[in-house]
Amino acid sequence: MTPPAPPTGRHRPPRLRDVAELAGVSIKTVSNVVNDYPHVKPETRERVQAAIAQVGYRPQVAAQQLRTGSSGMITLALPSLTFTYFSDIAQEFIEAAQRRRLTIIVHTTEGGPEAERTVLQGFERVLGDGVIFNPLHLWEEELARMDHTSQPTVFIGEHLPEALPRGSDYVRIDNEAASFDATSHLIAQGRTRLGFLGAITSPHGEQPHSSGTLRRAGFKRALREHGMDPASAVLQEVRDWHRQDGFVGMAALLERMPDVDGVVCANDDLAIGVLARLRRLGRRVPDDVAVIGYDDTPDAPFTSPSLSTISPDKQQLAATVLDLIAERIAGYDGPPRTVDVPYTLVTRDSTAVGRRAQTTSEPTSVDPIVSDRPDSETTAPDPSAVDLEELPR
Amino acid sequence: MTPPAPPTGRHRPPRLRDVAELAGVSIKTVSNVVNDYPHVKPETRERVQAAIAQVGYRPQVAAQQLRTGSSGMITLALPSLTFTYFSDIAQEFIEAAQRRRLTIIVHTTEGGPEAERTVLQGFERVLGDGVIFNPLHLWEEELARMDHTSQPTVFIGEHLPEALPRGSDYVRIDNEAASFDATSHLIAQGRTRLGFLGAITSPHGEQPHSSGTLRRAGFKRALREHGMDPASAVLQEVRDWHRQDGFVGMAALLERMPDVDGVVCANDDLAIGVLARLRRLGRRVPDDVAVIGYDDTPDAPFTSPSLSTISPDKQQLAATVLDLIAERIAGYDGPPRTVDVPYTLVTRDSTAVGRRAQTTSEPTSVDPIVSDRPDSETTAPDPSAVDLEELPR
DNA sequence: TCCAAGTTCTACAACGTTGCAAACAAGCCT
DNA sequence: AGGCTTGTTTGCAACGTTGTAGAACTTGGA
Repeated sequence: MTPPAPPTGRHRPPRLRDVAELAGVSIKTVSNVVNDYPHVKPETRERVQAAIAQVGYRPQVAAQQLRTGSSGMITLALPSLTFTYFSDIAQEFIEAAQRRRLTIIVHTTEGGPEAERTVLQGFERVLGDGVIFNPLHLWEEELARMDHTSQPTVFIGEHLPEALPRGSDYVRIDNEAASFDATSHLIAQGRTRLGFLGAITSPHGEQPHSSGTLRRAGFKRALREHGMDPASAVLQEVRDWHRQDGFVGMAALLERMPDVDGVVCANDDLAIGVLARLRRLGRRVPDDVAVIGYDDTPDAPFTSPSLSTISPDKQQLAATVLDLIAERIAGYDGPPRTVDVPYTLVTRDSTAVGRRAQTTSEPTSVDPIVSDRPDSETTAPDPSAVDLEELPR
Repeated sequence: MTPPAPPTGRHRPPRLRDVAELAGVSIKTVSNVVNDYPHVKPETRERVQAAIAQVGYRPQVAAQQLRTGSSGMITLALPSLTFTYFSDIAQEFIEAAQRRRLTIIVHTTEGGPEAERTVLQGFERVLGDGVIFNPLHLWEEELARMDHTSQPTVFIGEHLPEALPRGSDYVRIDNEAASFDATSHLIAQGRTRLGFLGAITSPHGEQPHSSGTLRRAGFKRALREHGMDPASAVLQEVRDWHRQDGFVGMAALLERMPDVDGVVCANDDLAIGVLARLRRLGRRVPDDVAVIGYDDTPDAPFTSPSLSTISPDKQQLAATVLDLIAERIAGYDGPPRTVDVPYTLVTRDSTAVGRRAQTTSEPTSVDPIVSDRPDSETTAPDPSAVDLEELPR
């Protein structure tokens, strides 16, 4: 009887058995030491620990997962890390997970709806303990049709159905309210000829884009509630969410509304493209046109001029999501829960009022208007408005 | 005798056994179908496939890994996704891995050397089949001291020792040569008062920063080889690699060399900070000062003016790295290999010559100088210099 | 001295999968 | 018909880990 050949050329990592033999105890005792089981004689524990160190033992997740049913791995499925917003989100999740001794598997769904369906179906293999999923193209009805998820799932993003599938939760930023705030800010600064620039139809063409729709709705509501005619504003649709789309879309918007004096962009990348277009045309920001973005990417303080934007609390988003999914993994099987995380409105130069355009503009400290909720405006420090002479971080 | 309780409240995913019972065959036959073993009667195969679809069977990676010793998971350890360069890299790896049906676990080492040591020691648990590791703070000697890695490893980045640990390979961009090219480009454009801006000492303070040192060396060599005195140039050290550091560092550089007319930045983020500083001071780019970066982040075409930079071929980097690590995982145990991947010099407005400063500048098509190697300058299309009216991607 | 009540340690089985070897079936040749 | 080859299917064992149950040891009180 030949033992099965080792799968690869390199030698296998040490096992509990190797430690046990070296320490002269049973495998289970080593396991007990590794798992901090209390009833181990201090002397034995020490001897085992020495053996562990000597052979360099590390537990094998695969075997633990097989035995216990959980691996400490969670899949994070995002559209693409090439959007600064998502790479920021990913970083927050990875850090938050590391703090909880969890491991994040990053999966991207650039392929569109098909790739997103794969996520929902649990991929082709059973891998981690759960999924954190930010769908972009899946439409409400498709999600609503599912009666349960294939594994513990927390959705992030927007425009999900009222009734989530069993086994899932939902953490979101109130996009409509945030966009309402952004628009109201422009109006408060005296802007009257407003445009909205965003992607409504998904680039994959199947359905309206969730966040885009909500942000546009907030824009329109702000106009209405401030006594302006929503029909007087220009809603400029763009194809996707990248800088290029903002650059191109702004040209189109200007054609329809040459005297626009305020633009609400559906994200910062679009706003950056908008700024580039305005610069090319010699329009001054904020003097001639005010521009506001959404996401507060690391670029925002460094655009020219620095960009006012909506800043979602990504850290709290990550923390909340991990809490929820941890509960699901631990066995909670109650009804879907929906949690809102806060955002703030960060005002920088691109929406300032009564300023001459400067040949230059730069990251500066401003007193940001911060609002957790549409109706509760307060002031708080803006983490991004550091004094740059102070060598931050 | 009670069977061990299921680990969580939710019911377990279907197993081979469930499929086998439904199809009326043995577990092994189902396994054979799943793994495309050829000697299965078409009729049986069909029946089994129907059963698989019916119960929604998906193989459990944990059990496969335990049995076969490999999981198809690879850890990617990067400093932080908040640097655009690294999030781009991560995206490339994730996509390339998905194409090969591999799974990427992203780990970040923001903590500095300590976190990087953890990576080398293989983390606390045996998880995937290998590691792709971009160290930032670990110094040469520490790596040189290791005689073998704890698992198949491919290093990316720079300044690794000549003699890598057994079991590892190394894929790099020739930073010194690239920086030489960037500097030569400025010189060719007629710039004579040059400055270099980069982080040399690691922010964690222990050792010289690898890439920074190499890029500075290329800068100095370019001066020498073009008959300029390296001592006449200003080497401005900055603390870290972020936009802020460029913003602050440029002020310091100007104090030491007020009439600087060309700045080589160690990465694009620094260059963006430099541009912001110059804008603030009313210096025109490129008329008064030319600025060149390194990385070709997605920001580069959208800065003001658009930024010339070194563009590493990230896609090929990812492909090469995955090839190497796949060989290691498959059992290759030969000596460490080092592979260079190409880069190109992308020229945009920030280093143009004989142009009046425009009130605006924007992403434009230029004829890029592209060089794979210092001595082989050729012309090729610049993927980032798309015609933005064409609604790219 | 013996037993009860800890405390510490161990044997066994099972998690889901696949490599191996062998069993079985079918077709073909002598 | 018997044996040989080829094609198809199966049983068994093992990967490394942990929960359960119980064995072995220690302590202390009667």
